[in-house]
Amino acid sequence: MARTRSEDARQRILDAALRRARAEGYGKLTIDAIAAEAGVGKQTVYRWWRSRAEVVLEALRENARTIPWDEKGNLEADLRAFLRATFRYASGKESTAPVLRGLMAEAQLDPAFLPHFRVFIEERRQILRQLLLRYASKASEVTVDMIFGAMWYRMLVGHGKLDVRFADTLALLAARQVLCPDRSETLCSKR
Amino acid sequence: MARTRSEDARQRILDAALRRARAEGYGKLTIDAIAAEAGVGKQTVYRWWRSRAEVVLEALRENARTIPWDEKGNLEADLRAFLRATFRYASGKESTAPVLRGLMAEAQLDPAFLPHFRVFIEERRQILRQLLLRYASKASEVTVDMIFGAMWYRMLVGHGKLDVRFADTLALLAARQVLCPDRSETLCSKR
Amino acid sequence: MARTRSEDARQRILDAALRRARAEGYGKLTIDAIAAEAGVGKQTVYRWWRSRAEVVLEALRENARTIPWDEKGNLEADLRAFLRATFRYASGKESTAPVLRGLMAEAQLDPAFLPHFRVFIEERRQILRQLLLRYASKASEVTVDMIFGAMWYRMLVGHGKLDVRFADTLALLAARQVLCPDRSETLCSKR
Amino acid sequence: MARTRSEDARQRILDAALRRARAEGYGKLTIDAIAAEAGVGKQTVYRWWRSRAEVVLEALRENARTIPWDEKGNLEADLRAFLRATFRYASGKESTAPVLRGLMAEAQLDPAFLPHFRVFIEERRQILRQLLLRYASKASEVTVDMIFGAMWYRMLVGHGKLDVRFADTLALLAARQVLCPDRSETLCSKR
DNA sequence: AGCTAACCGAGACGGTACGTCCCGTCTTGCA
DNA sequence: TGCAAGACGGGACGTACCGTCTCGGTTAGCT
Repeated sequence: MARTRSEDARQRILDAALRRARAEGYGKLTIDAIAAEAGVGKQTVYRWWRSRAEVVLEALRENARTIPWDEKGNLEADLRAFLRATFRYASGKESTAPVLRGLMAEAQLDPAFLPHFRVFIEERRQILRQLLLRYASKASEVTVDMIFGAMWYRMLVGHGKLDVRFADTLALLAARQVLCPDRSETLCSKR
Repeated sequence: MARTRSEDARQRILDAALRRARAEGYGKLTIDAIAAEAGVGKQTVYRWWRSRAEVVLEALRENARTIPWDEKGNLEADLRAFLRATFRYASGKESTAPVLRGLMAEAQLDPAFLPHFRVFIEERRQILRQLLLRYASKASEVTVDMIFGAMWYRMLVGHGKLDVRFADTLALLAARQVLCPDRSETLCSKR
Repeated sequence: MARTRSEDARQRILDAALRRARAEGYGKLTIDAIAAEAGVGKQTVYRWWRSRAEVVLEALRENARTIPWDEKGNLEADLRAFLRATFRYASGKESTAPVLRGLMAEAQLDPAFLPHFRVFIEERRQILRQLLLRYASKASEVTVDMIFGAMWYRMLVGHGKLDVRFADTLALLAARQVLCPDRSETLCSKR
Repeated sequence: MARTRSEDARQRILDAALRRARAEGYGKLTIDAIAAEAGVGKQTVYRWWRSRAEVVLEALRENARTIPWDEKGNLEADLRAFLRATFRYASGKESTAPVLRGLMAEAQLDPAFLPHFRVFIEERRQILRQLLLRYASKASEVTVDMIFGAMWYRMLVGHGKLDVRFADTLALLAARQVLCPDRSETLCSKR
């Protein structure tokens, strides 16, 4: 019965949010600035999103092209391709990594945002989980944690780059972990 | 010639900061509140620290008892002990995890804080690195990333607990990864 | 062309406006609230009136029963009756005074409303003017100003009540002023 | 012990408030604009005043030069002089009248402001009351209401000017009313 | 033993962003 | 096809904290 939501305003808000988050850093992003840049009243932002984090998350989702990678026929190669593509997406010239870091930060500071962020994270986990399942009878959640954990850890702490070398090493170690005979470690003694 | 720094004020500030960070969440922590709770002027906080994050980091360092763990004689067991102890520290009744999450968040939003936090992180990495070096001729940085990465990832996203089961699985997989013969994965074909 | 509903909506709007103005005070009255309470779209309010003030003014006019008073045969008595009736209207249980105060306020803040309000005021002046003309060859506009001025002044500032005593004193003084020989004051010397 | 209130900021706020109230009309005055023009944070305004009305009232008090008038030796002449001076103050080139009208309006819309405004009004009443007491054994509060009431009524409704003619007529009628023998009106019959 | 400079608690300051309220206009879909 | 419903762009509100500054009072440690 009432006027319907303006898809135009929605797009302008999402665009403005992502543009400014990339330009000035997520930390400097403000709702005021998003609304101003989108040419929108602040209320129109608050009507549909609860916080800058939710706006940016939705913008990112909208924006995120599915990352494609070639299937190579063995676990390590596939992982390598997947991680290379993923890292390229994060570190590319559109620099998504800083935005992701901002969202992860917000998820820590704003309890209301964490569940939304968790859903986003789970979507990515699912992709990796299915990749692993092609080669292992059952994928360990912990393996997923280790792969994505390593990626996020580097991205957040910044002690190492998300480059091809890291992708390849990660792929190698993860594959070795998955495919290794279960008790091989018992053969090893302390040096 | 001049009056010297008040050690008493310093302690009260650190205590107040950690107490309130634990009580109300790091996100709700403000310098005003720290100063008020410590019975201290705001200037006294700003005279010695640059931000709430630095106060809390120092408080955490002061507070952190070194985590001891028994040495078991093989990599997996040692890792298991180390991780169990670490998780117990984070998730224990003093709930340090939320504070750590807050600091990680701040490191993303405040570029000036990131280097300080990175030092803190590096200290922990060094401990784990040396543990690994007891069993492997050279420890892969990526293995460290995967272990701590998995831990932080779970802590930050909250999709799984930092419990004994997780510690044990992580230890198992990490050990397997380290000790597995290098090319074992080539034996595996796609399912 | 379905104007059938219009008159109904008009009445509901006027009723809602006056009801809420009396209930919560004119200052808290909003167009949104009027429309909601009337079960009407905001546009329907704006179609017929320019502001909340015009709605309330019209509601008041609609509502205002002509104040009757007995004619007594001399100026003071007539004034007394007129003022008693007027004050009773303003201060009565329906408490019109607060609404009148609100309209006077709006007339100060909204230049577009002032002319409308002035017409309303002039209507009341005309009644008093004609009362005076029954006893004086020509009624002084200033006398009207003094009588209604005193009333409004008390109503607005609230330093005294609009009670019977005030009505009577006002009637006495006004009558004295009107009927007094013109130069009587020259006989008086400073005390 | 703490930093003391800045007299400089206080003056800048009062000046800015009065300047803008006069320039753009009291109705268009905003706290934001006052703070901006004064070069002050909004909080500094709110720390010392509750609303724009209180700021403007204080500014007016600070600014109001005592209105002097010559004493003439009889009531009518004195009143004439007093009212002429008062009207000149209100209607003069600094146009205080619009500001006074704004304050009167605010007193109607903001219950918290009314008491403050009443004090201001009472101060003016006291001056007039004492003028009357020079010529009458006891000054009627109602006479004061009628004189100031007439002035405010004209100022607010704007149906007539606050000019010399009005001042003189008001003085004449008020004097007549005060000095007239009490029962003179009984001599008059209805026309 | 007294000076004096730096520190102390307190909190006012100029400022930014918040999230809310309401304005007056515009748009939709139902009756 | 007129109207209720309510989304829209906009502007001001009053609040919360930021990081800096000023205040009077308190100590140390050098003369």
